[in-house]
Amino acid sequence: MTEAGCKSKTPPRSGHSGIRDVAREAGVSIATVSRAFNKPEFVNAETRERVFDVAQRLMYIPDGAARSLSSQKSFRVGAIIPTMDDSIFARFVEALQRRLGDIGYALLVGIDRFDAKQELQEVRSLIESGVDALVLCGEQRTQETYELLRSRRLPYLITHVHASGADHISVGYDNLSGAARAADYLLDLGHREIGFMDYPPERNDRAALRLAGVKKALAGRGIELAAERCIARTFSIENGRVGLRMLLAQDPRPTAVFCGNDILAVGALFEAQAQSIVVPDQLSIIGYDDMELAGQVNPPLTTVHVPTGEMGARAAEILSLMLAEKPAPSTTRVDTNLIIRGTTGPAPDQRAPDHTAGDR
Amino acid sequence: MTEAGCKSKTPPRSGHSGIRDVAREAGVSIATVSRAFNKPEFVNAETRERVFDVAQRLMYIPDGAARSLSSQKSFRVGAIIPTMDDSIFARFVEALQRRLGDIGYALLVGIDRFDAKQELQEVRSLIESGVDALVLCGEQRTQETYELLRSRRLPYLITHVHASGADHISVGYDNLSGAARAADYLLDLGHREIGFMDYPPERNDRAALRLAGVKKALAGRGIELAAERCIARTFSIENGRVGLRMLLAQDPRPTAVFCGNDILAVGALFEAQAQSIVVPDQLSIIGYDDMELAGQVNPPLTTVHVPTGEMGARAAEILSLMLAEKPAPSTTRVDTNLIIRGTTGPAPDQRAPDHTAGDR
DNA sequence: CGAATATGTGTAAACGTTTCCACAAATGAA
DNA sequence: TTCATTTGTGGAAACGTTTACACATATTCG
Repeated sequence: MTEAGCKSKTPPRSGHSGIRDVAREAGVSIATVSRAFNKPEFVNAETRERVFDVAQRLMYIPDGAARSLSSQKSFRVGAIIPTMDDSIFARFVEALQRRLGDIGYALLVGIDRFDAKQELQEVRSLIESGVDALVLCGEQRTQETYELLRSRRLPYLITHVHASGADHISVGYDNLSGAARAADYLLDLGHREIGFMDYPPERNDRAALRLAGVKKALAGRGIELAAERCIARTFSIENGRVGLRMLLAQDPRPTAVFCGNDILAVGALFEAQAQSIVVPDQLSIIGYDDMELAGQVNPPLTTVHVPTGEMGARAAEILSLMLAEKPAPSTTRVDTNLIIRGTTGPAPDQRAPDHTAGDR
Repeated sequence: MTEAGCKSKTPPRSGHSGIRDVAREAGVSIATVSRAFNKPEFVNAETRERVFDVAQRLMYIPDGAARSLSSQKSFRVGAIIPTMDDSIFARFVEALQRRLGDIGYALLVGIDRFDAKQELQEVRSLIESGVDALVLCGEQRTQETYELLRSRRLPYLITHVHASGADHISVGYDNLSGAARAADYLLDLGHREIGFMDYPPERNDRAALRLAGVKKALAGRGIELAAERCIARTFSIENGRVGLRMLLAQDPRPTAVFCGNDILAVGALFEAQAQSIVVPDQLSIIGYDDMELAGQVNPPLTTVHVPTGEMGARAAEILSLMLAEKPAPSTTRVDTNLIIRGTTGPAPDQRAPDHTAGDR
C-alpha cells in the first residue's frame, strides 16, 4: 500500500495511470470516468465522488493528446504578437494567459517581429501544434493567412484595433481617433509645427491608423503633415533619440512631437534633455500606450492611455464565447484616453490662447 | 478542378485533408506519407517529392493531436516565468520561442507571479495540455512540484540560476557573484554605507542569492548589512522610488544603493533626481539586468549585464538535447558582467582612493 | 549463380481518450 | 398493473497519426 495504484495485474505501460486504471480501481467503465470529468451532472453523485477520489489518489492527469484527438478540441489557443520587447504586448499576453487559464485553456505564443511572412509561418505552426482559436494583432496580413484561417474554419480574434465594419471579430481601440485626439490637444496648445514618429506604417496597420489620425487632425486646421516630418522607426528608446534628432535638424523646427509609442516618446524626451532643450517649454512630447515608465520619467509623459489589461480580459471573454460556438460581438471597443502630464505645454512662440485657426 | 482535393469518392469528414487524402492522391500508403515527413531519408527520393507536392497542393497539415498520441511526443515545451512585466523575462521568452520554433517545437507559457502554489498549478495544466519538457525559473519551488515532475519523468530545465552542484539540469548565471562583484565595486569606490533593494528574497531565490552576494562582499571588508538597509519590494519603478525614500530616511544615509533589478534602480534614480540629490556625486546607484532603459536614462545606469538572449538560446539548445534523449550538460553558465556607466562614483565624504579598511 | 543484405513500401496494431448507442433499473403516469 | 420516461452505466467505434513487422524487389559478394 505504500505505492500508489498497486492492485493492477498488468503492469502499467507508461509510468503514470490512465483512465483505465481509474476505471478499474473505481469499479466503473472508462466511459463513466470520462463523463465524471467532462459532464459531471450526468453521473451519479456517489459514483462521481468515488471516481474523483481514485483519480486523485492515482494522480490521474488526462492525456491531452488523446482528449484532443477524440474530441476534436485542443483546449489551447494561440496568440501571435509582434514582439515581447514592448511591454504593451507583454502585458497583453500576460492578461490573456491568466484569463484563458481560468477557463481551462492554455496559451501558445508566436512572435512575428511585425513581419507578415513570419506571421503566416507562426499561424501554420500553431495550427499544426493544435489550437482551437487564434488571437492576432491588427488586421493587416497576407491574403494567404486569411485563406488558411478560413479554409481551416479556425476561429480567430483580431486585437489592438477597433475594426468597426469588418468581416471578422475584433477587440481593440480606435488608434485613429486616439491619435487625432492627441494631435488636437497639441493644436489646441498652439502648436503648428508638429512632428510625427511611429513604427513604419506600411508594416504596422496600427501605426498607419495613428498617422491617419494625426493627419486628419492637422487637416482640420488646414495644416499638412510634410513627409520629412514623419519619422518611421522601430520601437526603441535609441530610435526615439535619433528620430528626435532628425526632427530637430529640420528648418522650421517642430515645437511638438507626437510619438506612436511611449518608448519612442521617452527616447525623444531623453534626447531633448541631452540637448538641453527644456520640455515642455521649448518642445512638447506626447506618447501612446501609457506604460509604467511614462508616468515616472521627469517630467512625466503626456500620453494616450491604452487599457491593455482590459483588452486581454475582454479578448479572453470573447474567445470563450467563440470556443463555445456561441455568438460573439463582432467588434468590441475599449477606450483610449489622453493622459495629460508634464511633457506638453503651450507652443513656445505664441503665448496667445489660440482662437486662431480653429473654426467652430 | 477549382476545388482542392476533389477526386475523393468519400466526402472528407472534416473540412481539410488528412494523411489518407495525401496517400491516396500520391498513390502510396499512409505509412509512406508519414515517413516522408518524419524520416525523409527512408523513402525514395521520387516518391518523397511526389508526396510533398501533393501535400502542398492539398494544404495538408498533420494533426498534432494524433501525432502526439501515436508518437508519445507533443513537440511542445512549456515555460513558466514569474511575470511578463519584467523585460528580462519577456525577452527570455521571446528568445526561447524563436529558437524552439527553429527546431520544430512550440512554446506554451505559464505565469506564476513569483508564487510557488501558482507555479505548481501551471505545471499541472501544462502537463495536462501536453508538453515534452518544462522550463522553470530558479530552483526554489514546492516539493510537490518536484515530485510531480519526477513521477511523470518530465524533463525540465532550470534557468536564471547557476546551480552548480545540483541534481537537475540548469542554465543561468551566478547571481551571487554578480551581485558581489557589483558590491565590491561600490566598496572600491569608498562606499561604506550601502543600501540593498530587491524582490522579497523569501519569494525569489535569485534575489536571495544577490542578497547573499552583497552580504558576502560587505563581510569581506568587515561590514555588516543592517536589516533596515535591506529593502524588499516587488519590481516597479514606483517601488524603486519608495525604496529609496526609505533608505534616505535612515540616519547614516547610504551613499550607495545596490538594486537587484534595473527597474528598481531606475526608480531610485528618478526619486533621487526628484529630491535633487545628484547622482553619482551624492549617491551611487547600481542596477541588475541591463535592460535597454538602463543605458538610456540620464546619467546612464551602472548595472550588471545579464545575457538574457544568450540564455534563451542556450536553453533551447539544451532542451533539444534533452528532448532527443541525448546527454545534456548538467549545468551551463552564461556570464554576467559589470557595466560601469554614469550612476556610480566615489563615495562623497572620502576623496582618498581607499587603502583604508580593505586587507590584501 | 545463389545467398545475404540493403532498400522501399504496405498492413495493421497501437496511442488514450470521447461519445454514440444500447440497455437495465428506477420512477412516474394512466 | 402496464407502459412511457428518466437516469445511470457499459460496450465499442471512432479520432489521425506513428511504427513494428513483414514482404517484395534490387544490389552485392563469394
